[in-house]
Amino acid sequence: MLSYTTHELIQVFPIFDESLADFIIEHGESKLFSSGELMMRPGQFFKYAMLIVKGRVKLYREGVEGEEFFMYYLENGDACALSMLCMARNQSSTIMAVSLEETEVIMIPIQLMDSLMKNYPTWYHFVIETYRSRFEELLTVVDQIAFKNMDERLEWYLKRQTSSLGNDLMLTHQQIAHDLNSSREVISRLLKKMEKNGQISMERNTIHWLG
Amino acid sequence: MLSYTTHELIQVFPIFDESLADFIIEHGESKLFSSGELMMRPGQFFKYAMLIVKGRVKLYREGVEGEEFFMYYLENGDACALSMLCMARNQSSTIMAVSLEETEVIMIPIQLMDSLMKNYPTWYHFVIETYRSRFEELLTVVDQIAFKNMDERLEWYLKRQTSSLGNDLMLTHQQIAHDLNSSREVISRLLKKMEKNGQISMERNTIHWLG
DNA sequence: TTATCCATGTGATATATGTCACTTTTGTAA
DNA sequence: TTACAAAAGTGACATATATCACATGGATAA
Repeated sequence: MLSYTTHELIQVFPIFDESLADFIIEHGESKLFSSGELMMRPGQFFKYAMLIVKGRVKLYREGVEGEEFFMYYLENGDACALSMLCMARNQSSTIMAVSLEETEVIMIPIQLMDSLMKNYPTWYHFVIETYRSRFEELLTVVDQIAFKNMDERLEWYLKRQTSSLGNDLMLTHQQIAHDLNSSREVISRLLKKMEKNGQISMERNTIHWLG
Repeated sequence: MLSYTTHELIQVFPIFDESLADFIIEHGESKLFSSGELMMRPGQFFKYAMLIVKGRVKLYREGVEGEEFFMYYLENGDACALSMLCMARNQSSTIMAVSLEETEVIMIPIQLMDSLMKNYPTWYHFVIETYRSRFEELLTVVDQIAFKNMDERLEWYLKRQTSSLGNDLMLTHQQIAHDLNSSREVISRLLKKMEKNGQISMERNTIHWLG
């Protein structure tokens, strides 16, 4: 039993109708993750579908030797497609999710999915839309690494960050290098070029996007 | 109205129950694609979910400058996740699907999806499994291009091909280079190395995998 | 057989990116 | 203030891959 009102829930998830919102309020569980907490770990088995009510979650892929690769953020109104797909078990590398802020999550037990799907058409539309948007996002990620050089990828990366975090990005070059699976020196040099071109300005720990 | 029997359909799609198979036989449409035909093109809007009954379809991503990048094959018993997600619209680059053999497809009008989803639980399970497997496949593709060098990617590529096409691969070095968005010379050199290592043997137009 | 086409082989070189070693700058804590 | 740690700058070099130019070799058609 959640402490949201029907109306509050619908504001965050506009696609829900009232009966669905009520069902989720009655059967969902609430969980709070503090900033920096590991929300999904390698080899985890999902018992819940997770909906983000508030906050921000970073999803990234980890390589066998500990390399990182940023995939996308989840924000309020999003659901974790992976949790809904019940992706189980450990593979050679695996998805990690970390909260970047204090993050409020609704957890829906996986055994309720059948009944939700059957009885609430708006739930089904929500699920489809979740998959669709993540799949599309993953395709654009593939495009970038398959077809683009590091300078273009960096530019695209910064744009994505600004659309989610605003124009003043509190990021070190090292962090960016991790997210792109590159090295700090390379990123520093490319950023310097972008600064010369007037696309960004830089301070310690911060990059200002001059869109 | 399709010409399959309930039993035939269930053999190809074992997850279906009888009532679902009957529904699909009654409302589905059949289509035959000849080898090499373009099945999905840039900017296409889907009016049907597509199920592969027989044959083989190659899905690949196309870059803005005509680069190609192989993603995965669909075979009998598979469904096209993209068609089910009703992915619409043209973006900067887009998914292409080409039949590699004569391919038999069942097309289910998109407006039936709601009712299928509501009334046939095994359809819902089928859809989820389709998304899950394609999502997972796409993640392994991301891993490869994000973390691996060309020699490892080539090896992985050949293994995937053999698991789908058998140990004798009718491929030119040029085709492989396209699929990996690399160049023929690079692929030739790496293949030569693999031949020296005893992993493969080569003939004109053919590579034998010595697993 | 000869001519031609395509697949493949190969060396030289270009380029992007990664790596190493070191310096400089900046913010913060003692 | 000084001292220190983290962030950022920089040049030299290493490596993977791309590109170019051309050679070879096998299949096919005339």
